Amino acid sequence: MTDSEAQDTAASWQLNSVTEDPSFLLARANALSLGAGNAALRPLGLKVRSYSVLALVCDGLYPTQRELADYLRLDPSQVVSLIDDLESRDLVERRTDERDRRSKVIAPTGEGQRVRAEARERVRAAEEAPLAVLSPEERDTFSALLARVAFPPQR
Amino acid sequence: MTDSEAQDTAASWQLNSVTEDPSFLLARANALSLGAGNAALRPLGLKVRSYSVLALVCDGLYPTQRELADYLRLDPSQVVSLIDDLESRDLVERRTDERDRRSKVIAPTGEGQRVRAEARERVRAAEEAPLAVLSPEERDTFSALLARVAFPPQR
DNA sequence: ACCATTTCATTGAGAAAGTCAACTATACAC
DNA sequence: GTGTATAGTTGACTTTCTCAATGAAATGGT
Repeated sequence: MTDSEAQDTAASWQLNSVTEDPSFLLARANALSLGAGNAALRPLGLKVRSYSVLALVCDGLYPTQRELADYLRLDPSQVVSLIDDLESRDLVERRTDERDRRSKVIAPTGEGQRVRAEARERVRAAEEAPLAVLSPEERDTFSALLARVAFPPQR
Repeated sequence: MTDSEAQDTAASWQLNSVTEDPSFLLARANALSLGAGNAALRPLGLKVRSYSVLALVCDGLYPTQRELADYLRLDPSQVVSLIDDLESRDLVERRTDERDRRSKVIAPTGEGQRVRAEARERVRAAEEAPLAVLSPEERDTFSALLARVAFPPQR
């Protein structure tokens, strides 16, 4: 079977029960987007995960590691690894929070800001592909709805 | 910090650059949906992955492992494990494809169909939660757009 | 009919990611 | 002050991902 035939098979399968399942669609769309994003960031030595951390840190929020873990739904130990990696490359730095000396506030370095700016452009370009199938208006609608699903009002 | 304060922090952060990033939103929405789905399926000894396989197999498509791998974007070796697991529980069975004896067609057992029906209901119920924030019309719109993103026309 | 190439399922190795239980230092409530 | 709770860290362990290699079977060219 050639690649295009495999594609045809997948396409013809769109008439099945799984394809109507939003959670399955979400997983697949995420896989596409994650793949494109990681590929785009590879030259910078980043992945979507580490980029998300870097971007949050560069937003002037000075988050603690705990806040990063909550926001990104990561185990605190994963945040340790991510920050270790970014800090070892001098993209961010840990600063003990003087108001609560248990926690560490993460601050971007100048280099971190620079890398983040480049990463942002690469990610933006990479996102075009998966979302290119939607018109600009559809894309806005989709993003708005998605944001509400991703951040339910409360729970 | 209490849980609700952490929630507040996350909520207040919605004014940052990452939150506008569709790929990040997709990742987060997927994490929510995956968590809910896996929790709902745990009593049946399934996960969202294995359920996706079982559901496809029960759709009367008689897919080969290769087709499952393509469709679910999995490495063929992962499909081996998934089918091993389902087959060991007599939910599906491998049948050598007589038209191409290299490949194996996966067929559901009666028990597989039964478990799948129950799993479908559980997944449906679990999906309500993440999507409950949308009105029925919004939900339809969202699903339709998501389906196009997840299955781009061709590439 | 033969040979080279390709594909499918499988195995196994190694990397990456997720989960969980301790532990230290610090903060907070009483 | 003392007990309890939290932030970060470490380490163990499991799961998942990614890749290379292999045997069996199909395909195409000559």
